[in-house]
Amino acid sequence: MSATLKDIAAYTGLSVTQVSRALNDHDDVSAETKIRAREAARALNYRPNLSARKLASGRSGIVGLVLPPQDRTPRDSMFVQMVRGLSSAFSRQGRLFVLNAADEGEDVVEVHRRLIDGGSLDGFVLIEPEDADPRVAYLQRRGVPLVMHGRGALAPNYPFYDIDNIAVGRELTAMLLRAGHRRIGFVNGVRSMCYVAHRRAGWEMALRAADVPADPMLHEHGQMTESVGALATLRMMSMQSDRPTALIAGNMLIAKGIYSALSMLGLKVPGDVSVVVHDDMLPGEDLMAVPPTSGTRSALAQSWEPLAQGLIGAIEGRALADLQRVGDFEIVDAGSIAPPV
Amino acid sequence: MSATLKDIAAYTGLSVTQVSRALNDHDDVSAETKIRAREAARALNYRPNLSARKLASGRSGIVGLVLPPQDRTPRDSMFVQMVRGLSSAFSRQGRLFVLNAADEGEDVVEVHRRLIDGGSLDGFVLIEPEDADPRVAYLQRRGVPLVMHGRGALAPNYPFYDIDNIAVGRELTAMLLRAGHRRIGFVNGVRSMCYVAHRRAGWEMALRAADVPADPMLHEHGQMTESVGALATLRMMSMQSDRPTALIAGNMLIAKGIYSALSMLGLKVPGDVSVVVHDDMLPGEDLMAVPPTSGTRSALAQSWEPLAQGLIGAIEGRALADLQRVGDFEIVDAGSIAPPV
DNA sequence: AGGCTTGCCCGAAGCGTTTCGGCTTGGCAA
DNA sequence: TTGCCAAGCCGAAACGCTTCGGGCAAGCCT
Repeated sequence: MSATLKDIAAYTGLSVTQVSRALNDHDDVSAETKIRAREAARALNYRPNLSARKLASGRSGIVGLVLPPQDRTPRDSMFVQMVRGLSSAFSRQGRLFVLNAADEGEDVVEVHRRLIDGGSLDGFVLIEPEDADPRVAYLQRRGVPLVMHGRGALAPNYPFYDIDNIAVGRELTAMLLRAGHRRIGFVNGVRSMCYVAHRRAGWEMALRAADVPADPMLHEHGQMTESVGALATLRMMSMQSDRPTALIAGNMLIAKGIYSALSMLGLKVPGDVSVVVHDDMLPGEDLMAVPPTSGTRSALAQSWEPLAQGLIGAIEGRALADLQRVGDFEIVDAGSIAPPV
Repeated sequence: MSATLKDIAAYTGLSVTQVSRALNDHDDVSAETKIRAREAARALNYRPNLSARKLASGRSGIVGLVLPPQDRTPRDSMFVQMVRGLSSAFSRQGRLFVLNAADEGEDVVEVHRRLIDGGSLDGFVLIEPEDADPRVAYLQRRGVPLVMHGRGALAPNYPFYDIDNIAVGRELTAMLLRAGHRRIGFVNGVRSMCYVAHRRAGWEMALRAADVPADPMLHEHGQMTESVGALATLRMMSMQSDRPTALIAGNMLIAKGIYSALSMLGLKVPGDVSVVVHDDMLPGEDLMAVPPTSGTRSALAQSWEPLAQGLIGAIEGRALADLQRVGDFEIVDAGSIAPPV
């Protein structure tokens, strides 16, 4: 068994109270005492007992994530990244990361309720924001801290970490407009996702700014898979005279589909068609046989740390403004853009 | 906040002690009292406070899994299945499932230590058994319950859930022997995995029983990926006169590689080469374009429940013999076997 | 009748931590 | 000298639960 506060108190001659305060860096403890307590803690290999702490303070140091039921395999790899990233970010902060998969047909809010009532979770990481998210409503009502990966509205009233997806859409489109393209197709994600809508809005904004009409036929919603990318490409390229001269891919899988459809049609990139992509830089995708492609890039892997920080901040009661962070993305030129033919 | 034992005691007129015993189904509580307590618990929406329970009893109801660092993407999908399966199996038993990813370069045993010292975990699910597993040694030394997915030896001294991989190897080989094959190639997994060794042993046993020499050139170790399957097939089929007339695939991905290599070589299944496979039936693989293939099959998805049961049994102190379970596999004939040419 | 068992029940202690309120001490101003 | 303040410390209660040891009654045996 590992040492307790009592052991340290005995060892240092201090009281349990003072040791607790010393180790938690309270301010009515002398500097010398703090050092003494910390050294004793290390010497005796002390680890705070999370359960006891929770019981006394109402905080357990445990945070959770509820996996939505039944997800599609193309995203499995992303989930593993996420779970790894979050779990190690939280463990660096001395917190436990609990994962709970909602069963098929089980209400997600219900799962949160169960976990809260169990009385051991300090807060939640939410993923896949919805418009008026019932999970957010529930957690806020119960006063349970949360942080969202992404956001369900431009300026929501909860902590989140996201990138500026409107800017992403605008930039991807602008890159092509600058090369002279006017018919710009966009193979986007599923419509209900907020970031998808934002990127679409960005596409429309950029087009409008260039006085180009945003043709709905040049926009496609669907799962972000290779086959959706390929099918959308085939559809758009089969349009007669007004077929696109450039394509935007929502992510690398879509890009892959676009490339294979184009090669099937005998069209060259960027000779016949220009292509840009937003790259989440998921590991594993780099081995995918996709030619270097210009566009925006923002490593999903870099979002777990700020996400964890955000939740911890929320638990510690920091102000909302500090907890809403928008990450950066890069713009890369990899030679997949040429002027339209 | 949710109700406490005290609330229920007040509500029913019983003592806190008796309510606790009633809800935990102890045996010196009258049937009527148990019912009364349970009804009150439901009426007041009582959820036991895990931290308090842990503090008092030493059990928290939280179990953990440490994800080995840096895993390869082909297995991501399996991990997601596993995490989902375990988490929902445990939550059905009223337990929390904690996931902790070991950081790159971090010692796995160290991670377990940290979690135990934190004082909140009741036990661990271990995956990827090694020969003399340091995790097992450590946990056993500290008296922390564990259950292994698979096993590191034929008859280890710890709880596990596994299938009989020797029998799998033997059966796959025997199916081909019965059809008259003598040159039987085996594209297996990575050498260090115990189940891989077991299947290889099964292959050798079946061959020996049929008086066929086990040619090491007909056995290949490697990651269970499509490309390894394809490359191994190309190597084996390039052997001169003594090239294999039948191939065993360690899993579906390998099988896929085998099929694509064979089709590249212009060889038909089962006309030119017979193929069998052990199918873990991972969801997602079913959409993989692999022709129906005979062999053994055992759904990995069915192992999470017994695994969870095993750990819970271990925590509750049941006898080792009860906790070592070997699951079944099926034998399927899908017409991918023909007599050798 | 006395003593035993059996079935049910309860009080109180204790798990390791935080926190509230109060205590001591030394220094300094009045 | 007295009084006051800040700095540093501590005892004790509390968090919600389990469990140990014991108590009380009813029924049985000798």
